[in-house]
Amino acid sequence: MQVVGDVECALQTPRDRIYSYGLFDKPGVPDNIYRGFIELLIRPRLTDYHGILRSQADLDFAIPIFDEDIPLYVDPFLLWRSPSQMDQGLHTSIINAFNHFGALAAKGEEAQAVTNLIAASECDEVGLGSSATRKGKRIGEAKAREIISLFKRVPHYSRVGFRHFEEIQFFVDGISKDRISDICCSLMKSFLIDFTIQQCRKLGIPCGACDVENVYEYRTNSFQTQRGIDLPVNPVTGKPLIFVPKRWLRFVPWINYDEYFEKYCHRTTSHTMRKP
DNA sequence: TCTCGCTCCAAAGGGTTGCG
DNA sequence: CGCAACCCTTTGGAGCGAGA
Repeated sequence: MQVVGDVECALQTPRDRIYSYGLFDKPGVPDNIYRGFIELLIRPRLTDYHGILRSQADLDFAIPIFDEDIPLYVDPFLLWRSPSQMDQGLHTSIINAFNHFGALAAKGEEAQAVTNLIAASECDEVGLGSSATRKGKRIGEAKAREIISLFKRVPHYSRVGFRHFEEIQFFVDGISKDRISDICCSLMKSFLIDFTIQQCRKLGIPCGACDVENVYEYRTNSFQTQRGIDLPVNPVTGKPLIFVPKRWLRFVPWINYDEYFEKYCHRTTSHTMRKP
């Protein structure tokens, strides 16, 4: 089909793909319906697959695509900054969970902290990031140890822990927005599962009993496999799908060193932090 | 009008990990 | 151990605005 071929050519850049999902309007292009329609033709989404004709703009979550990741990232900073008490509470939960890795290391259970961090470093079910196959890669043991060591190496973190765990990308090479987003999703996977079930019931999206691995349990501070949860299933891979509220998503690196240093550090910590 | 500097963006390449 | 896939950083080009 020539038209589809032409359209695929027109949507080759990552940025065009992002606009085509209909989550963001292209600057200067207020009407995104055409692009959403184009995307629908090429790459059917979960809602289209089940015959639910709702546009991305009408829904609270980013509609999953079956064969590849959406090039968007969960920004924990947006949760922290949100006026919603629920979002702030979730951010606190995530930070507590992350700081618990440090607490484990501090009491001599570093191996457990490393294992937990590796488990948290990938979250395939949400389908966010830059992977072309919806199958991410976890961090290795060395990288996990490097992250855990921040709790010892940086005096501020050993004293009071992290307030924004995305700061680890400033200290550890090989950690960036994709990884932060995955860790964030892993640590709030339990909430995202509830959110997904709620949205599916609301829209009538069919679900099936699934097993979900590495769900963080806040009471025991451990990762567990939850079995028999009603979630939508990816017909291509047979794996469960989890939705993410679109208000938490960004498609640009949300915080670079300069911006962070200028806006958030200089008042309180500029005397102890030096820009490299 | 030209040059310089800044920002944004995409492509390329290197490092890391998982799997056979 | 080698290969493939993924993740991240680096690099270079394009676009734009300010100033000479």
